[in-house]
Amino acid sequence: MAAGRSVDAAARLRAAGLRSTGQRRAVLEALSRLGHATVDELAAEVQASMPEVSLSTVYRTLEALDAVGLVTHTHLHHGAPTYHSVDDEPHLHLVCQACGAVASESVEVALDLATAVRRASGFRVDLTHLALHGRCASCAPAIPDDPLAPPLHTSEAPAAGSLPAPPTLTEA
Amino acid sequence: MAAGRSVDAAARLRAAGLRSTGQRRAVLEALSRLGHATVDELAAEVQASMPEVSLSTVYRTLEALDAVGLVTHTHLHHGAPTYHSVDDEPHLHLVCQACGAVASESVEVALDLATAVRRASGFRVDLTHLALHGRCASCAPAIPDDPLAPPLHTSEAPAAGSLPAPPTLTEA
DNA sequence: TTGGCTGCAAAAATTTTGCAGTACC
DNA sequence: GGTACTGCAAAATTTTTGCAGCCAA
Repeated sequence: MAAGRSVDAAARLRAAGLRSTGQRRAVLEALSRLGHATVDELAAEVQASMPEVSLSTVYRTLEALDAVGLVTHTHLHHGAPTYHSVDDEPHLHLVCQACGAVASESVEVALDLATAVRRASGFRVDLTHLALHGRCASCAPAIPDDPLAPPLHTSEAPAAGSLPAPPTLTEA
Repeated sequence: MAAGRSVDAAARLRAAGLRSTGQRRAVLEALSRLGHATVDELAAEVQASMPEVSLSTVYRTLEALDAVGLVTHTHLHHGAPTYHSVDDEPHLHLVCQACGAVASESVEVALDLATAVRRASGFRVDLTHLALHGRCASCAPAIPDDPLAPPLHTSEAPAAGSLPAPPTLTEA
């Protein structure tokens, strides 16, 4: 499923003075199999076939792979960053703030934005894994489509007392 | 400084069955004074004048204010979400992955993107506090401006050994 | 060989919760 | 007066580190 535009991981690692180890390859494969995943998910996937791989190794591996550019990460949900395989088709994420669903969208839709920002301030946007927050079609109430419209969650405030934590589905 | 388009916080809270307390007002004021801040920064700012306000209160307050739409949050850096006052001029953030600097940009530059996404999938983007990651002008090396170009941090991999954690300036 | 990498376990940092008292409506 | 909110302290999580042995190159 994920054999997009392969990159020679080993070579890239070596070029940076790092090494290509079994664990690193395992993490890379797990990620490309999963498409995108959090540290936990990734650790679980790797440990399915290599139980001794420790969580700290996954953390350190991801950090290294990220530094070398073999993976990227975005912040889809609160605390935990979500990692992506560079080997994967570049895409951006649409994160629904209401139901938590994560959908993908072609990066092309944001090409103009990148250009505009570049022109306006010289900043170069990394679109490969941009995350857009908002409301998915099914959660969007019949409100005008003004993207600047204040908080989308205004009228359905919590009943009272404990504030309901928004559901947290993470499947794409 | 930050008396943009005011919102009646008390009213909005009450409308949701919540209450307007001194602590909540303090958090709101601190946030509007700071523009945007993490939980820690906010707690510090609040505690400067109200030392007894506990960190857990800040967490719970932010959660409540967010649910009611009086504040929003984005994920500028790794773990900690950054909160924003709705009272503030809407803007998006340009986060440099190299030096960590955070700059602001007018939301207008992304209006078309919102429309395109809306059209493509029915998803309504909340642009008010979008975060774009990439390279600021001073950190962008002389590379072609292809926003799809693989990882921007490819050739300057860590010397070896411990991977240098990117600096973490958070001033806008 | 050499020095980067890994596993294990402990330490640190970050968030969340339980409760009894307090304050807002 | 009823009930949401707060502070404090403890509990639960999530990440980071120290080290001795292991393994790519």
